[in-house]
Amino acid sequence: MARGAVTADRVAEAAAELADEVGLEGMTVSEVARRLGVKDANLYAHIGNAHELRVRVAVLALAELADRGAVALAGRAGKEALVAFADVYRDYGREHPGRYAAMRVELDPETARASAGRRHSDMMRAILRGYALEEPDQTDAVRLLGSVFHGFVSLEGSGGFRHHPRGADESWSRVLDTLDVALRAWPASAPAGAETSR
Amino acid sequence: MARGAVTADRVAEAAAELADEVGLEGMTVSEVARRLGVKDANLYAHIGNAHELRVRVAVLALAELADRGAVALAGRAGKEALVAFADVYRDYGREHPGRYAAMRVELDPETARASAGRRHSDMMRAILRGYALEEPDQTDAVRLLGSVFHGFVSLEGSGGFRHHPRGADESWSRVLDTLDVALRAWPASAPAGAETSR
DNA sequence: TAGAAATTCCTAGAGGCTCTAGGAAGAGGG
DNA sequence: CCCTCTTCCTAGAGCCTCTAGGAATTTCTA
Repeated sequence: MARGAVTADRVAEAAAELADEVGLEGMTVSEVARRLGVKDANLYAHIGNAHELRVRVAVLALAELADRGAVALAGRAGKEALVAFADVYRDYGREHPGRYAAMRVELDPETARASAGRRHSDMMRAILRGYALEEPDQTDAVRLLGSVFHGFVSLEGSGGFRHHPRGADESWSRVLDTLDVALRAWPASAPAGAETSR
Repeated sequence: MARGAVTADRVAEAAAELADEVGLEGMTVSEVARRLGVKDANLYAHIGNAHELRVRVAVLALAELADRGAVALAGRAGKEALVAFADVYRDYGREHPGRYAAMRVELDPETARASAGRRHSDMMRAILRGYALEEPDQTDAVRLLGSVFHGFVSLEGSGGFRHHPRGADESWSRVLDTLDVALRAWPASAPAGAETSR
């Protein structure tokens, strides 16, 4: 039981591992306590409550993923950077489904600011330096990247691509190709005089 | 208490409403029973278990969304169809966050086949008739559409766009513009002799 | 070095959720 | 009128969350 074995960080780490094994739904404070060889009541001294534990896993995952992204981006530019970064996202989602799911819990502004969320968008902006985009198009493009990455990983993870023989790897590759040409051919701000949609 | 007031469909409907109000996490069998004025034990005679209730909500949502999509697509083609359909997705996600989240639960193949999931991909393929795409590009494009729609709605829903002043509506509009040009300029199958990524 | 303070861990227990088992009470058919 | 089916109930076990209060151990401090 080793007194002092339980810290907030260690709890979050154990929770993240558990979440990856059994899914974010199955990640309970009780089970984390069990794995740490400690009574569940004790964990509430380190983490506020069950939701806060999920938030901690989210923060942890955000940071891990940002670290991997930074490595992938180092020394790369243009499409190469885009693909490397995208692959990091997808690989992380498949390797760590629980952590990945946790990243989608809503963070309060305070926590969000302290998290690695900003690093994520900064890295996407860095990728976009390979494509000539001014604000606000750059922000829109960041959101497009985020949507495609997250959407694909999420759909793939929930089995959405299993109903068709086409391999997910191939689709992913083509999606990134398309994203590359789309960013290069980013449409002009006010197309043809009128609102485009809505 | 009106004997016979509880059927599997009515339970799913009440569950969907509850999920929209309190989130999919907060949607419990107990609370649904409470709202139907019935003891929770009773509901287990209609639905197998809590997970099955979520599945029922997912199936319900898939069907509702497919219906709306069909309406949006009627009489439209090309980019107009793309935008109308995409808006249906986003609006549904904002109107019915609980139902929308439920759609991402993993369905067993049996349930998936019986669900409206197929209608969704068929409709996306219909949209793609406005763009010249053969298989397997068409499948890849369907997955791109799904990823962008779901990714954007999901990120917006979890507050991912609130850290920047740029309005989500504007970004959405530009994202769809970009998607339109991307589909039009869909890159050739084997670009420049070698593998593109991975 | 002994006492005080802080920290870590515990037991106990309330209250909620899931789900099973078994029983009562209407509703329709013979 | 009785039989059966269905709907609904109570009881209760097991797990989870979270609070309260107490014991043990480490660390500060005089």
